[in-house]
Amino acid sequence: MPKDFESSQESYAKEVLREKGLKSTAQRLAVVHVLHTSGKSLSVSEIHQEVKDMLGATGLATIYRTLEMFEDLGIVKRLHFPGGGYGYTFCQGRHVHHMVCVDCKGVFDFPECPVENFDYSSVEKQGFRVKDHFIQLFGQCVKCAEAA
Amino acid sequence: MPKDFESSQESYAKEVLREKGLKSTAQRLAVVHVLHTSGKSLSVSEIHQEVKDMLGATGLATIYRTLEMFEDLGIVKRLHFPGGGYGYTFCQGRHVHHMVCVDCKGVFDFPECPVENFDYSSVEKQGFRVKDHFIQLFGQCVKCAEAA
DNA sequence: ACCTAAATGAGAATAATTTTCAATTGACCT
DNA sequence: AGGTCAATTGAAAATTATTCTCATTTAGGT
Repeated sequence: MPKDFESSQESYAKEVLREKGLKSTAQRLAVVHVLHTSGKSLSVSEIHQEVKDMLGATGLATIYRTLEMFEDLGIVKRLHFPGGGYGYTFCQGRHVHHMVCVDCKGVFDFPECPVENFDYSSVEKQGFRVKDHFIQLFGQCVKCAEAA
Repeated sequence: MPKDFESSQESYAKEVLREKGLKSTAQRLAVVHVLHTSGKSLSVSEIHQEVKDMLGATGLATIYRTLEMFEDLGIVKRLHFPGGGYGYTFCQGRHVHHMVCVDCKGVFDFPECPVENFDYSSVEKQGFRVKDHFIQLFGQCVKCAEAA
């Protein structure tokens, strides 16, 4: 019988790490766990705190290093908030956009891409070649709307 | 005859400030000037440097305070770059999106809104009420494409 | 079980941002 | 044009965020 149950999100991260010759450390897997179970965007220090709750003493630098690496690998995505400040959310390498509740910072996936079929001719006329895009929707989730 | 010529961007900022009972100081107008003439997104310290070039000694805190205020007033917009880091661009209260050249950080306006007529029903089904959005396109401008 | 490169932790170092407060200045009112 | 006063500024200190260094630990292949 299996010795240990792991989420598909953790397996996914392990696989990506292995492909790149990087190690699946307890700290890295804890970051994945914390992010994918939280349902909301977490700041670096929130992630640090939760990883410490799981593993005990953990260096903050490790959290920074892990998040930067995960962002490059497409495992997590960095979201920015209107007032300034940012947080991370798990995205598992998919091209997803997110709705962020401005009250609770809850993150909701938004898999259809609003600009997928958009006609860029007006900007391409200026010679600009579009290569990527960043989209975030802001609003209020049900819970926060009811609480208000 | 007019003693002093000012851009429509500066008049606009003055007007917004006056409406809110805020003062049009030399520092604030210099920030507007620097941003709207630069054609690209500028970091806080770049803005600080250019304002110092115009006015002489200027506190960095003033630049931070001004940019935060201008962002709230919709006079400027904060753009975020893929690697982390951000910059400001002038937007004169309009709802515009921007294309950012990842090489030179040049900013190009993009007045049509790609999500204007987008069907949010899939996210609204989850109870999420969309109130605002943030869109940025990344790519390469003509100059940088030719230089490459 | 060993080996080795990769990763970590702890703290120092650096960078970014905010706060404090006395001095200055812009806008309004004669 | 000058006076008044709240808003704003500059400078430095304080705080917060991020990166770096390096000795120690650890994952993953043999």
